[in-house]
Amino acid sequence: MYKQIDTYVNKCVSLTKEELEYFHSLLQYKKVKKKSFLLRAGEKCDFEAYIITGCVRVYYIDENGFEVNLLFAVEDWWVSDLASFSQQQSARLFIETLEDCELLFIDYKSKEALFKKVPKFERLFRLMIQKAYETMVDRLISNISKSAPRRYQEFIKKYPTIPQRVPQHLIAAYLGVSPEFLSKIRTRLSKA
Amino acid sequence: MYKQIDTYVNKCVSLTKEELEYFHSLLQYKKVKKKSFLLRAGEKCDFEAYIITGCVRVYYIDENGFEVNLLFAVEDWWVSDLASFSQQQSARLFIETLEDCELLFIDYKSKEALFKKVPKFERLFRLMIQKAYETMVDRLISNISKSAPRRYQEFIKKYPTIPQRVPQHLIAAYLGVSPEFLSKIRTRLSKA
DNA sequence: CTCATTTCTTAATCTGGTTCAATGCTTTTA
DNA sequence: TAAAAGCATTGAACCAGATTAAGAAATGAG
Repeated sequence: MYKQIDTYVNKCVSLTKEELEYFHSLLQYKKVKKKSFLLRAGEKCDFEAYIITGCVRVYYIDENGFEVNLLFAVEDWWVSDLASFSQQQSARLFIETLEDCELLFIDYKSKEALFKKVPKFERLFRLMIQKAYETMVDRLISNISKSAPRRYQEFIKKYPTIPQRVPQHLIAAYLGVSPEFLSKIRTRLSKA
Repeated sequence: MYKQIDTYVNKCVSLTKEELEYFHSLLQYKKVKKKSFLLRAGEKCDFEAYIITGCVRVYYIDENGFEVNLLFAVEDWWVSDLASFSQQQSARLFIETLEDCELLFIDYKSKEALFKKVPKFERLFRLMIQKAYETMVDRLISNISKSAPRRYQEFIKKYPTIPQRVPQHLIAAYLGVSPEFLSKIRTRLSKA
């Protein structure tokens, strides 16, 4: 059950058996059915969740009622509304399972306790968020300076497994185009 | 000279006099003239720089040769190409002063030494990047789901001092619109 | 197996924003 | 203090992508 997350953690920091066991003791295991919400905007987000199996999307509903997908997360990723989690304020994001999932949750208090007891985890989470930040920068650049067909091609190159697991209109809502246009892009590309 | 950065640091973590002095010993003070490059794409970025006074822009040149501004940084901000800095690889970003600046630099080795000797700084930098991440998420959402006039209005609301310090076409390249269109937006808004 | 729902496609029309080109206005620089 | 360079504005033509509408295909629940 913890084998996968241990491998993940081990890539960044090296831990003793005791530290690892303490870490495990703070995690809560849950199975969650497809199409469930881990979080809705307005609630307080008191978790970061590590995905053992399954697929999840994190999205935002804009002022016109459109969904914007921020992230498709699969095995070995973390999901949360970090702004809500870390400042203990109400969430702006929705987190919804797209498949049946197995997850490990850690709550705010436990995370702080973990940092206090094993400061190496502070480093782990710093590196995690640093990577997320860089991904976000790439995506902003991509959105500002590349055409939709380009963005789609880069998406399937970067996340080749996602299109098989996630409906196309959700990918459109990730790329920031209408589902109709994504459909056009695909037929265009398949002809060329 | 260190008063400002100490105030900054103190907002997140509390340090003893010795820790603070050690921190200072790792910083390098520099004055830099307007229109200088702190970093060019292709170089290795071996610094994070804290701005005491002045204004800096961080930008990217896309495949069509267009500049995309990622950040205008002023007093009390940090700038770096984090991907380059933390993975010691060559930079994709340019960092250019827009005004004469006073800066404090820290290099990679010093930062790692600092983390080792005073782990509290790991927390500080985690919180810093977490904030930068959230800002980036906001900007992506904004870019995907809001019109250019909207984005401009939010920009001047969020950074009211920037338009007085930075030429308009650079703001256009931050918002992701052409300078001509930003000009049109402005005349439209001033009439309404 | 069947009806309902969700998903995907195609086509016509419309619009926000780009591109190109011309003009006047400020800053630099020599 | 002039000449040059950079900056902002305006208008016309154009295009990427949105919107609307309708039907086809796939998936799922009873």
